[in-house]
Amino acid sequence: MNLIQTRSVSNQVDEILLERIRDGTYSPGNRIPSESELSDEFGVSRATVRTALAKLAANGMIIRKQGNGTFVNARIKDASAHFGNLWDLVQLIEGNGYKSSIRLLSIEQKPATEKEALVLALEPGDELIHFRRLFYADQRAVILADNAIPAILLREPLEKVDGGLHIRDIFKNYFHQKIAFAITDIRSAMIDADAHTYFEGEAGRTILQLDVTFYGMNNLPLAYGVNDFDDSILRLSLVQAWS
Amino acid sequence: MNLIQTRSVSNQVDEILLERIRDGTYSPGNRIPSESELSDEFGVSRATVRTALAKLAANGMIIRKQGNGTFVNARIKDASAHFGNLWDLVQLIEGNGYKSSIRLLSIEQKPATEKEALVLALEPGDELIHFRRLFYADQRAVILADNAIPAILLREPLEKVDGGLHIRDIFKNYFHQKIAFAITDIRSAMIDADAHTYFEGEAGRTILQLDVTFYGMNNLPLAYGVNDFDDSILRLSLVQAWS
DNA sequence: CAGTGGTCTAGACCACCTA
DNA sequence: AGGTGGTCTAGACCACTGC
Repeated sequence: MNLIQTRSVSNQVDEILLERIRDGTYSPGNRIPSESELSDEFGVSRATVRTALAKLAANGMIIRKQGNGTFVNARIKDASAHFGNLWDLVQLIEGNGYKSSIRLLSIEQKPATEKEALVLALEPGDELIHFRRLFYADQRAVILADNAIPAILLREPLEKVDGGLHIRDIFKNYFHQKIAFAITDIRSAMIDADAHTYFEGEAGRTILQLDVTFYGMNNLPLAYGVNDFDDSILRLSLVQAWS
Repeated sequence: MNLIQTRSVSNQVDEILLERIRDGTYSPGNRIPSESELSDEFGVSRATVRTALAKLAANGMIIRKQGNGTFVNARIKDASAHFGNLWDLVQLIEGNGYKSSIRLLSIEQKPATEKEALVLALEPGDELIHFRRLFYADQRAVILADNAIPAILLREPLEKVDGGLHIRDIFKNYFHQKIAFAITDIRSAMIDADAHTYFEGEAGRTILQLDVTFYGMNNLPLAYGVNDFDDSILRLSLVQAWS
């Protein structure tokens, strides 16, 4: 378990700029100081400032115009997520303007189904640990999440596991693994009986289903998650910066 | 109309590396040459090589391990899209292993509905040009796309417009506008009568609906598109690099 | 310990936009 | 013409990994 390491300078610059956009110091549609001015102000090189600005631009927070300047995106509030935080469900809920909370439904150990074994490169019957969680937007259930992790990867006693954590931290703390990338299938589906016991609303409606497979640094699958997403309440809207 | 400009050096490096990954020179799961070796080989600075590698890493093509090396992602073929090309429908179809083709259904001028006027910041009744197109995967219709653009933005005769182009090029060539960013809503829906006349399969099934709003450099909306997406045929699966 | 990727600097030149 | 962002260089030091 590592200590928190000091953030990089460009990350700190990024956070300061983000804060200024949020608090209105840099206001929507208006120009922010030039790269040279920012590098002077912070006492860092222009390259470092550019690293920070590139991250903000990738997330759609700012718009850069060669020969003219850098401007705050005035429409960013129309979106609930961007491509950097798509699978941070808490941020997704709060981006929709709700207060988020999580209820841990269960942590269970079960043998893998055939599909799970296929996805996770295991034999059917190998033991999996399932984290079933319910995400709320202002007291209203909106996402039903089921994440399955091979029991063989567990490095700490199952009792110690805090199911309320972000999946990244669950892996770091209890499995001593680092996630390298994730592949997600986005599908439409009819709401099933299981989700319907938790979600409000009529029975026959459609939902989004986000199937996520997490992979480690060695290209091997670490976890498989199925997320039922009530898109009648929660908008999944993404900002994409244009190349 | 600008001439094609010479690509940047880092872009050329990026393309060479991508080509080597595709043709197997750098094979899945294996290590590629270090940054210093690449900068020596191409005769460019290490920073330039890093720019190219950063793009490949963001798209999930490679995995970088500090203190160890850079490796080709062995699972990339499981995904049909990444966060850089999500709205390139042609690439999405081909990423699923199909041959893609586009049929232009109609180009029509119509007054804006109330919803369209709201999204595009117009008055209801203002004239819109609708491009209705059908995307095929191996002769099978999979995406029904309807893009609406305010007629007032058109700078060339409507007859000249080639509806088969990418939306980016339609804007550049006929509207003299540059897209700065896009906001997309992903929703589930029942297949409607209109889409069902084009898509094969049963009537009662669900589809994905991708509602895209394109914005210009001045933060004003340029176009609004509704894409009905047959996810029973076409998988929408994304690679996401982990931070 | 040697080699890798991660960060940062100081400076240069270019392409582009506005005036 | 002057200022902006876009690209590139040559060099430095650091953090991390595997041997």
